[in-house]
Amino acid sequence: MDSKYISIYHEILAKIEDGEIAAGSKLPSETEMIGEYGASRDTVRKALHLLEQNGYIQRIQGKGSFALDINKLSFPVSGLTSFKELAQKMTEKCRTLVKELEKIPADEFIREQLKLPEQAEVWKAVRVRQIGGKKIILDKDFLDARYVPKLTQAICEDSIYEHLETKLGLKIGFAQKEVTVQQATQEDRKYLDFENYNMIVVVKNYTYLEDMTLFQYTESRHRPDKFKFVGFARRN
Amino acid sequence: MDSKYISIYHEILAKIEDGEIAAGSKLPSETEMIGEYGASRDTVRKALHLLEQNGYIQRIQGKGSFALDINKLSFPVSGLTSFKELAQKMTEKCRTLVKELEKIPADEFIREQLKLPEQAEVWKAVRVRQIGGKKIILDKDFLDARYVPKLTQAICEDSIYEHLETKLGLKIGFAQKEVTVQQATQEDRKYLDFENYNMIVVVKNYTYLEDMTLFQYTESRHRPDKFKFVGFARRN
DNA sequence: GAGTGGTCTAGACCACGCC
DNA sequence: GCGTGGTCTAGACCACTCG
Repeated sequence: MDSKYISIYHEILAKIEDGEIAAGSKLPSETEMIGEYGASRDTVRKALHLLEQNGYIQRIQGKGSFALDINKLSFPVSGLTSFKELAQKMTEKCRTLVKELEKIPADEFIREQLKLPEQAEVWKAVRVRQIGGKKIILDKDFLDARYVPKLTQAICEDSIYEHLETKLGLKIGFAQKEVTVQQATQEDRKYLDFENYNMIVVVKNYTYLEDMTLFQYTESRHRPDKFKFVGFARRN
Repeated sequence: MDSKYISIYHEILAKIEDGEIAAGSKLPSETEMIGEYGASRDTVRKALHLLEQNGYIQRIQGKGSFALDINKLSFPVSGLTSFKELAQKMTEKCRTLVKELEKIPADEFIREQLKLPEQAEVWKAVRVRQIGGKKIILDKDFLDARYVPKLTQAICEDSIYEHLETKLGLKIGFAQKEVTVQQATQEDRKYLDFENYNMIVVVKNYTYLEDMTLFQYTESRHRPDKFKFVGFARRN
């Protein structure tokens, strides 16, 4: 039940991804699309604007809209994508190993991250992501138990996000992320195939609901040689 | 000579940054803003939509628009900001040291990065960014000489971007970025205050003009302990 | 039911690129 | 001059929240 401009967005995006509209080639003009999709100019423009924001097309006044080279995917810190959604696009085999899963009283560090009062409870999940047979990423999740009353091993092996959105009906709004490089800990070495590296890439993630409630803190710890972030940016 | 909705965007943004609209508090409704700014609803909505995209406000259907906590700045890989613009917002003292500056024939690596033909020429600039007295970042810039005929030491010490935009009238459209962690090289150790780290954070940047011409490749090499990237992401 | 944001439409005029 | 995208307007209806 997408809105009209979202449908048009997906239709055009599919044509770009399938190569029906080649990279660098010109898209139909707005006037043509009005007829093609039976929509008003504003509706067509909303779809095109979305494509531009997401780095799929470039619009040039007086000339037209042109398809850009699609970003070959990597780890998109820029977006808000779950590991499961990512894994589905990857060719290599991925597995998720649940190492810890329990509901615990939030310690001081977690209370600070999630801005929780004393005696608040959180679900803690520690998971190892295995890619191509190697244990590469250590995910530590902390979820406010007021919003997520129950987690199971099966949910953690599949996708926490999917469970939150489809089963619990939570609406995820946005996330703040922070990437740093730190000294690896004993825990990193214990859970990951770490080889001889002494540093680790830490992606901290604060997830908010649509109503601006902070409900999840995640630390995603990546082996440095396997970390790669690809982004797209527009001027101003 | 900004458009109306950009002006409204800046006006509201200023109120949020000044704290006139506190984090978490409600903004005036669209209907009120129509009167306040003397604009149509659509124009007001364009401004609000921009604020939402950039992580300054959250809009909730049926309730209103609310100011978010402003991201304390760090190194924004997500945006397209020059070091000079960044430095102006920082409290610590910054300096730029130009180590190399010359027009050279592009070698194979650079030709591949910038998709240049043989015998093409590029301007190469190697700069060290000093923050709080320490040499932290090594910037290696390569610019297509067809678009940038002349670079001087003074320009490199100030801001290459500013020169391109104001003096040469080049219109920067977008950039593709890639962040990885690699083994540090001899060059890194030579130019930076590297202490005992053996890895370095590499931010590769491909800058395109508005007409989709790729004209600049930059490698920004950061000491791992000083690297920090902060991002904002919306679901879908 | 009143107030809010979300979608869609139709029409006008402007700025830019190109021949 | 024509076709393109960029801005602005006015009005309609829908979906959601809250009292």
